Amino acid sequence: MIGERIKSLREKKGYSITKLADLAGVSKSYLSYIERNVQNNPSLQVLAKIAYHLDTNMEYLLGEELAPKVSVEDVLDEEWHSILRDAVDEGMSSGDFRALKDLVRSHKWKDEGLVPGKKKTSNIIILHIDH
Amino acid sequence: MIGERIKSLREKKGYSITKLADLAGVSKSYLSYIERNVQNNPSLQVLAKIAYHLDTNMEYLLGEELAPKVSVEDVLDEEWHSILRDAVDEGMSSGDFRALKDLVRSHKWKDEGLVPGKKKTSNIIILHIDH
DNA sequence: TTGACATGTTCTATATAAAGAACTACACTT
DNA sequence: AAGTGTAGTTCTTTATATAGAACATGTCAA
Repeated sequence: MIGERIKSLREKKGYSITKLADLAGVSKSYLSYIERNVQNNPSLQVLAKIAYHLDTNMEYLLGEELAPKVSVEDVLDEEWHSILRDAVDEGMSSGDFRALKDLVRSHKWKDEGLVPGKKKTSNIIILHIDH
Repeated sequence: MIGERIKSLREKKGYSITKLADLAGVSKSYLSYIERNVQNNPSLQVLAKIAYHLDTNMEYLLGEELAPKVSVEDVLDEEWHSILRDAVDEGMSSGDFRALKDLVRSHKWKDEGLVPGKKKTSNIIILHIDH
């Protein structure tokens, strides 16, 4: 059910109900109701705001209940989303990232056979950056 | 917008507003409002019922407004998304990216005062990468 | 202990989603 | 034309989603 998913993600991020409610701009009482499925018919806008601040999307929150899902978001796991958002916040431009990405590719990152969903730690060693 | 998608699918199926409203169990007045975006914040249950009787799913109806208002897309523009998707396809791990990102930050990227939405090209020069 | 601060809950009030008319306009009949 | 039917819209009301308290409970420091 949707309530459990929200609660689980919220706790995983270390947010209290109050914190998430403030971030998402919904009342904490309502969020409490939703998590316990006391009220299980939120509007799109409410659900979207909650999903955003949990670094996820509505499809995930809805689960299989209502929406068969085949979206690009499925490819980009949640960690990517949150990392990328941080990077943007920190002022990284798309050009910067593209340059780094191309570089990575040129060094045959793919050789290691990364499978979707599998995570690995970095093996980058950068000797110098100048700008 | 969601209204246009519903209307388009409805007409493609040859349904009148009244017909679809009856099938889906919502009032035709409300359906009319939704199609014209007079009211654009329906509940999950209403949207699910409409989607079902249009042989589609909520995802499609939501389209790129998967997260209306404060969506990921507002912060991470389209270019970011496509770049990131490419990177993942190419086998770049989140750990790799995180390392690059931290590096960028340590080099005071932010100093240049990037404002949200503004784009700039890369000024990275990487002398060497080893792995 | 005390009290100040978090946590999540349950009240009650209000805003708004949604229903159920009545209404307009158009197309066919006869 | 006058009637009949069906389309979609705009009224007005009702239901309920959501907000904003007040409330309870726990924790931790002074």
